[in-house]
Amino acid sequence: MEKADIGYLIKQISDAMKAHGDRNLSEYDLTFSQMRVIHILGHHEGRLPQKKIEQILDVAHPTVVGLVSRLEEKGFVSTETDPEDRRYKIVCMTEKADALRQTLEKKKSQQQRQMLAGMSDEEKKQLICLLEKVYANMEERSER
Amino acid sequence: MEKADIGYLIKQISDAMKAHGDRNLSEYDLTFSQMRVIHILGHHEGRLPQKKIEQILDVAHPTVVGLVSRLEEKGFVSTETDPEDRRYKIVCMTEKADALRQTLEKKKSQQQRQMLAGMSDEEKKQLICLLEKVYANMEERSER
DNA sequence: TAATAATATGTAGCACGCTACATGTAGCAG
DNA sequence: CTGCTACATGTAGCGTGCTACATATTATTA
Repeated sequence: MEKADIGYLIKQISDAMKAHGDRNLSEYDLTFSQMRVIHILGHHEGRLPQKKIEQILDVAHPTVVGLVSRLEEKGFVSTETDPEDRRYKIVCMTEKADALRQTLEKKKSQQQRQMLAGMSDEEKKQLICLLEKVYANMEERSER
Repeated sequence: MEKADIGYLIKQISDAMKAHGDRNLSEYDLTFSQMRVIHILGHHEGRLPQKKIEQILDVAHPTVVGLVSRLEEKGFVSTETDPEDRRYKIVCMTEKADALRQTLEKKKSQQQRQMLAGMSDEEKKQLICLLEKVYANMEERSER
């Protein structure tokens, strides 16, 4: 084993989380990232312009194009053009996605629980605090 | 901003790290992941069977096939068949890669330093410890 | 109003993860 | 030796991230 490198450690956790999530969601024909879109929509009355999703996910816009297309193909989402400003594409949760909301929330908190198993509340707080510092440090010289 | 979700936080740090690394290494025609292969080779006398790289990186074997192919195309690495066991493909650092070793190490520690800026040694230790716990928790039910 | 700039989305093409399947080599049982 | 198993590697194809470029719509400005 190489010496503990925080960067690779974080990457490995991130990869494992995605794998874990994908496996966990495969029975619903969803992926970890697609689930996140559904989750966000669920917290915004089920509709958001694609641009807003992009900002909340903090990913580049072509990534969102792909996520939304796949969700739409599978019927989890429908889209319409904003009549007020025809540049905006409004993404709307369908019944099919709405019906899964509770299940997905449960899966999500379940994964969170497993990830943090065996930690005191104090440690969890510490971890979040430290990760936020790291995130702030990474963002500094990035300015997308 | 949504409530702090450790999972997404980790993912965002991981993505930012990759982006940061890729940008930082683009002048050498290398990526974050490719650099990691060079780094590992550098710590093993410059030659390792592909299988070993796969285990150290902890990724699936087709991922390594891709990384090594691209490194070979760019001349950072050469490959030969192990005469003892013709199943093994030995990956060897070239002069070109060896010449970059010090520079890459510097870049690496520089990124590490930026990521952990403003933290006490105590906090760094805490962070590593907590992340290792999380990693162990994720690995539990995975068993690749 | 006509030209320009800004904004949201789309497309092309790449890197790098993955799974599933295919191939080549080695080792072992009969 | 033959056939089976194990193991390392390769290929195909997909999801999700990215950049760079293209298009459509709106806003601004000359």
